[in-house]
Amino acid sequence: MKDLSRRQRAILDFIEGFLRENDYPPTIRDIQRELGISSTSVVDYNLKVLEDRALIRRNRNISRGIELVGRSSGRHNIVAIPVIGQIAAGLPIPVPGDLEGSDAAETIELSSELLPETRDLFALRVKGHSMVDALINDGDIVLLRHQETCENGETVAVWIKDAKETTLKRFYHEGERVRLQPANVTMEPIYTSADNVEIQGKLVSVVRAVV
Amino acid sequence: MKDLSRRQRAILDFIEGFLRENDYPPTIRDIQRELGISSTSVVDYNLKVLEDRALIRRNRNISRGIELVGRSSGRHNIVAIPVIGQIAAGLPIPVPGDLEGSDAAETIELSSELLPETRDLFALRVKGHSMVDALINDGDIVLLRHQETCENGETVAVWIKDAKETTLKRFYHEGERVRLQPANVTMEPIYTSADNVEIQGKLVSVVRAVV
DNA sequence: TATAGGAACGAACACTTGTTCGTGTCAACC
DNA sequence: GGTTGACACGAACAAGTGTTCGTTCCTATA
Repeated sequence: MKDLSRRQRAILDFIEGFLRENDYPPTIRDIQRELGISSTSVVDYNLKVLEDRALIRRNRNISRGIELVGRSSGRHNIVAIPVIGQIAAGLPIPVPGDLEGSDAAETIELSSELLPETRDLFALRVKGHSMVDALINDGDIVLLRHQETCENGETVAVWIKDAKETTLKRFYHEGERVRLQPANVTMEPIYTSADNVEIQGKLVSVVRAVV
Repeated sequence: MKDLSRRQRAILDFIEGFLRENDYPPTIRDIQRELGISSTSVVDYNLKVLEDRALIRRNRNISRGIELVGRSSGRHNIVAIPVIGQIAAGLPIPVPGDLEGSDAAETIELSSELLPETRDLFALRVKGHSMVDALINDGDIVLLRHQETCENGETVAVWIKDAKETTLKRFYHEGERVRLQPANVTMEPIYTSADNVEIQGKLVSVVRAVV
């Protein structure tokens, strides 16, 4: 493929910069003015070249119809996950449905490739050291997938009704009762009846900022 | 503040969706057509209300001059960090300058709020369990900030020349030699001469997908 | 009942912006 | 020298698009 002329490269750069500044694309005359070109048809000519090279896309018959290819409409594959509270801090977690549209005070955003699943996710800030043997420490953010059942041995956030608190533990069904096993050898497991617990979600990911 | 009318909310939603699809904002007539409004002036009227409420910004006298406030020009505060290799696998890490513009095979993207620092970052995939005591496990991704010196006690990725491998350890200057201290007290530190090591970067964050 | 103001209407108007067309320059090539 | 193709020019045109204005409908309130 032949190289772009200096003018074509300048146009491409300008469009890119303009889009960064303005949230809407430039007009042909914007480009003309910026680059000191004497005619709009020259801009049109060069835009046609750029379009042939598949570097931009043009929507005919509409104003400001220039799009840069590659940066497909802004966000990559970013998922925004609401941080809806702390865990091991005592408050029940609102069910995700409640907060779909809500402007959670805080959200974290990361590539969907890092996640096995992108739906029904929410995040909690970890308080305390009860999961330190599961490589989860105080201050970490855990990402959870909302679900109400789980397999034995999965790490889940559990709402314990009589204690009125949420905690992150490995979960084991043991007949009538359940065992909630901390991932910290210095801590004892919690035994309680199956109907005293409510599974809130399953651990999906951990994010830690090292201070 | 009074609530938005149904129509105003619909307009806002439409603009948002349009922007997601198209990379350029809708015209007044796009909105009119979509919502089945009989006059452009009605749209204008409601856009004025939205502008007063500071929910959108309008650039007068230019086509498609509607901007949504809040989502300042596309990407939020996402930083893209190249994943440039594995750690504890033996290969030296190319200096970040080398790959600024390169299309690294893989990048991870996350909110800058999760990071104390957003410049000079790179990421490595952790191989093996040697850092399990620093709450870092096989398969985790560690985010590092490129730097060639460090304070005593900081966790850094170190290239050990004679062993030809990179490892993640706490770093202590001790006169002529350096001490590389694993996080686990039961593991012995590595002592070596200061000129046998090259600091690659300092640990900034850890991201783990739980399988 | 009378009045005021929010919301909507329809149409005309004027500015913005993409498109087209005839022309000109210049270097490469037969 | 003549031809061709890439690139540029300028001007006029047509379509896209924001703005304005007089009017109507409706509800709340005095």
